[in-house]
Amino acid sequence: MRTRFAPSPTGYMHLGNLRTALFKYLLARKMGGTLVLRIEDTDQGRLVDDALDKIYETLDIAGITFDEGPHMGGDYGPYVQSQRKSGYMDHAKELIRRGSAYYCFCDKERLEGLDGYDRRCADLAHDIVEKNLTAGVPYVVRQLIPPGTTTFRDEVYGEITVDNAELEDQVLIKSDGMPTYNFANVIDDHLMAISHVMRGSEYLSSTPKYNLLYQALGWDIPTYVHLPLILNQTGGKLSKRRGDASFEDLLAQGFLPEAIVNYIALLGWSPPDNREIYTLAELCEIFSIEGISKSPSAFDINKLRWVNGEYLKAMDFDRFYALAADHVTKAVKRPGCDPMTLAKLVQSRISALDEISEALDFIDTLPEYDTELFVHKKSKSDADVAADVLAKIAPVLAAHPEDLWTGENLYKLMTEFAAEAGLKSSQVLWPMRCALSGKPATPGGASDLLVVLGKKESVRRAEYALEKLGM
RNA sequence: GGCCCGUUGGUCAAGGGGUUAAGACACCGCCCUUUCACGGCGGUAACAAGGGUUCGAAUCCCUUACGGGUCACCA
Repeated sequence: MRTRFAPSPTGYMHLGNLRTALFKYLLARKMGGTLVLRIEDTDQGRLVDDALDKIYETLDIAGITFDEGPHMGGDYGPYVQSQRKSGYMDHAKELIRRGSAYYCFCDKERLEGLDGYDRRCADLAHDIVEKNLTAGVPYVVRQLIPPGTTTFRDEVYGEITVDNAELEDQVLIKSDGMPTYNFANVIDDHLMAISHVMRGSEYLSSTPKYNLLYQALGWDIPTYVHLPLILNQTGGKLSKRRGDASFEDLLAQGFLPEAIVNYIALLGWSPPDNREIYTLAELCEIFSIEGISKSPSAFDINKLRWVNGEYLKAMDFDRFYALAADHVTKAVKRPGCDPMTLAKLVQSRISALDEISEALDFIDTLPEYDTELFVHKKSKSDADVAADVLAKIAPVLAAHPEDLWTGENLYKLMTEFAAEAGLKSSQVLWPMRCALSGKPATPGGASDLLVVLGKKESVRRAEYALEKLGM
């Protein structure tokens, strides 16, 4: 079994491409086959300078590895189509000999006025063709579509039959001598002994043309596996211009590559068991064509967040800290704040690294808040309780020795204080949290915040709250 | 517009003639707890519509609607 991923270096890799590459990788690994990387650079006008590097980088980060390709060689090279140019022309000539293709000398101006190609050059007399060729008249080579119908089998979509009248005499060799994508694909897939052609379902309608070429050349038709498209949340095609995130965007937002890969594996494919979290290695084990669905699926950033959060939570702290340290130190500048403590507080509460700065934003500067914040039904707290509690506890904290300013001690101090005052501990802890952070939700509880902010700042914030409360 | 493909909760989806139509995300509620989060438990919510076939249809067939793809010297 051999399959291939064949990107063209014309821009960044979007999630749809990445998922296609991933599925090929999974299928190859599952079947013990070979995955080939081939670069399709036949459109010389659209080449983007560092696109190739981006592709390599993306695949590498995603953990998708190849067995053959331009960067590592192999028995079927070269793996860059522009370096295989002469071969395509030879095959085109063979097709012409067999009556399955023909030279076309129509120029762009003539074609523009047409609604589809009118086959004017389909049966040009030999001497006219020869004369044009020797005179150097620019030409393309077109595939001659025979009458009848074409039926092919796709592993996902089943049997599909198309009337050949629907197909056009497509160009095989462009006037610059380069093959078109469709032609180069057929030739290279055959020459590279590709057994499984896996690609997006947008190619479903051009597949009959492929088969006609295989037949005309007397070659075996590969196994087709077409994949449903990935749509954005509004049901459209994924596109960067419309603000849809690319792989690199997601990485920049603090999503983990393995989480993204895990998530997109679940888009258009479902595992045999009911789990959601899989390592790449596990996916290689259980991947199968049967699990691929026919209908398109929408990319849901919410679910990605969840998957990513699962990875973040499951990660050991050292690794989390290595990833989070930068975000933490960027978010918090307050002297005396230990980044490691902050990272610990934050690990189980975020679903992506980019949430760190918001989670910790209250530390450097207390956000403006309304005394409504002190109202908390469940703990029977409100502004009055808060005023009472804070007024009493602020001096206690102020008197608490600096060297005993630990989470454990402070927690004890507050709960004991509550017990003595005949209050629920949450009636003390809730107002404290609010006063210290100005927010209803924070990483860590009141005692964690006291430690993070330090004695001086904590007391200052408690007093500020009292002011707000009119005390 | 022609052709091709698709349509199960808001989203991802299982299920392919007989099911109380799984599960996950999100949402809501309860419990736990030091608020939120985490964790646990529970809930709301779906077979696009209409015709067939059948004892029986989400599952098979047809029609319609809707969505997508494709009709390049782009890939």
